[in-house]
Amino acid sequence: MSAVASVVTRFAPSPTGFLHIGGARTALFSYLYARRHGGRYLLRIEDTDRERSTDEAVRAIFDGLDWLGLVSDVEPVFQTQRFDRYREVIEGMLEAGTAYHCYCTKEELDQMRAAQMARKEKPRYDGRWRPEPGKVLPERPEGVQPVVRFKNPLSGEVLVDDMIKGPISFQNEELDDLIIARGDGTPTYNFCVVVDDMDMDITHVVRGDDHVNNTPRQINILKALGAEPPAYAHVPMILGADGVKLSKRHGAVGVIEYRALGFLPEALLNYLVRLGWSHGDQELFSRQEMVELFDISRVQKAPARFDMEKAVWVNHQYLKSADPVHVAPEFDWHLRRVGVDPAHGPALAAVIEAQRERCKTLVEMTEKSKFFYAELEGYNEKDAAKHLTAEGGAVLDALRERLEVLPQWTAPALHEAVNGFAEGRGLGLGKVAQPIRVAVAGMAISPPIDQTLFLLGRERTLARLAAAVSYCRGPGAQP
RNA sequence: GCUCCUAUCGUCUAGAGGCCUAGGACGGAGCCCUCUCAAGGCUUAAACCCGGGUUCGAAUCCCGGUAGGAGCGCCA
Repeated sequence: MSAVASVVTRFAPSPTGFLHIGGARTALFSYLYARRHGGRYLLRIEDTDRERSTDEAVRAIFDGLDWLGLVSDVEPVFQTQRFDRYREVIEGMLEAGTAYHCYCTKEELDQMRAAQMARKEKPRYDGRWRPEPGKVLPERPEGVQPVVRFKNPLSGEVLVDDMIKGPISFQNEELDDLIIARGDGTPTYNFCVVVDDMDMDITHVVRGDDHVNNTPRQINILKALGAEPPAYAHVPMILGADGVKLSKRHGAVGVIEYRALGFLPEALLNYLVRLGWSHGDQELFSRQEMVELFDISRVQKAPARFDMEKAVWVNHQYLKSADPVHVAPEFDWHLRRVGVDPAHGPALAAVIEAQRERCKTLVEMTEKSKFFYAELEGYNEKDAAKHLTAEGGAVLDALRERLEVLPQWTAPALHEAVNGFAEGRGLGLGKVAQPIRVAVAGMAISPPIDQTLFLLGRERTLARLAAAVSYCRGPGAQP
């Protein structure tokens, strides 16, 4: 094998909720970086907080990742299954003197913090239990389960050469001795991350930039463990349209919600990859192109706002160019979601092809295509008032007779019939097509009329025309 | 408060000292096309946070301000 260490990245969510849109982008960047360099992309579930972690959240995260196609190259790692390993490392550090017991109570620490804040200092542990040569430690209090703290270097600096942000330096004096094991012996986040990244041979850590301040601490622990720190890439977060941190009140923040909103997974990925990253003027990238062109050093340093309008535009581009057969299962999912069974009616791919230029999302497509598969729930009021008039009824009646005897139910034949009919009556096509639309689709919006009727089929078309004719004659008719 | 980070049209971005009269995309406005809705075509408005340097020359480099963000837990 080559002596050059191959790239290994990881995405490490904590299962306290669904997969966030920002998390999805981090996962995508992590995945792309690995693929771009022929490396591996791994998944790690950071569930050490048993209070807040749930199986449901784990499932939600897997669902989101599955939908986006960002699945781990190997079996995901769960931190809760590695407690023995963490304990072992902590024991080792205690023995080596790179960690020590601290008997401060939570109350004591709270007081310490409060006093420091009052003095306008950065709150931090004062090192009262930190062993030093010649130093006399306080007397061990009764009944206090000690925590384990990492013995952070007191001086010098830690330089993080971030792949996105560039060099960032931290003074060790600013860092305090963080807790790596709680009173009950369970390890804490910053410690688990370090041990896992080390054990998993992670070469490149791609994560949200809310972690930059954790990085020097992690590097120090890694060094204390004799491990080579990985390279870091801190990706800025995604903001809501108002420039404020994305939250529920901005609408959809969970990846899976975008499925319900009618997005195609590859479209969402495309939008996400362009959010904070670019390759010249190119807007659309296939998965293959993303992998080939993605350059993490070109990721923007500043946070970006999520723009639903543009995301929808990207989705529309995908809807328009994707293979309809590939889109069909998602479309099926949406139709069933609103209680429409697409089994009886035109092929989904054919409807997708007919509708896609007028539908930016699958939700929109579903709304505008239900009439192909389900009975009309009534006419759109405005459209009916405008087109299903007495006059419109007469047109529909005559047309229905003509279509009834049409020998071949094909789009060209229908085109011929409808156009010929309009011409014969000296009417503009609009005068004929619009009433037909409302009659068969329930609204004045549909694909070109010949395609619409062809897809709908002879039986349904004739029945709906007949129903519309009687509607026009009924009490709802206009004079 | 302290530490760290950031700053180009409304939004996403191009821009590596002269190619910038600052380009593209979304969104906006207008026109064309049209059986509806769209799609498409064309046109158009719209930005270098501020102030100092460095330089013949700065959106680009440096410093300072301002504004925004993140972190400062026995949370992750």
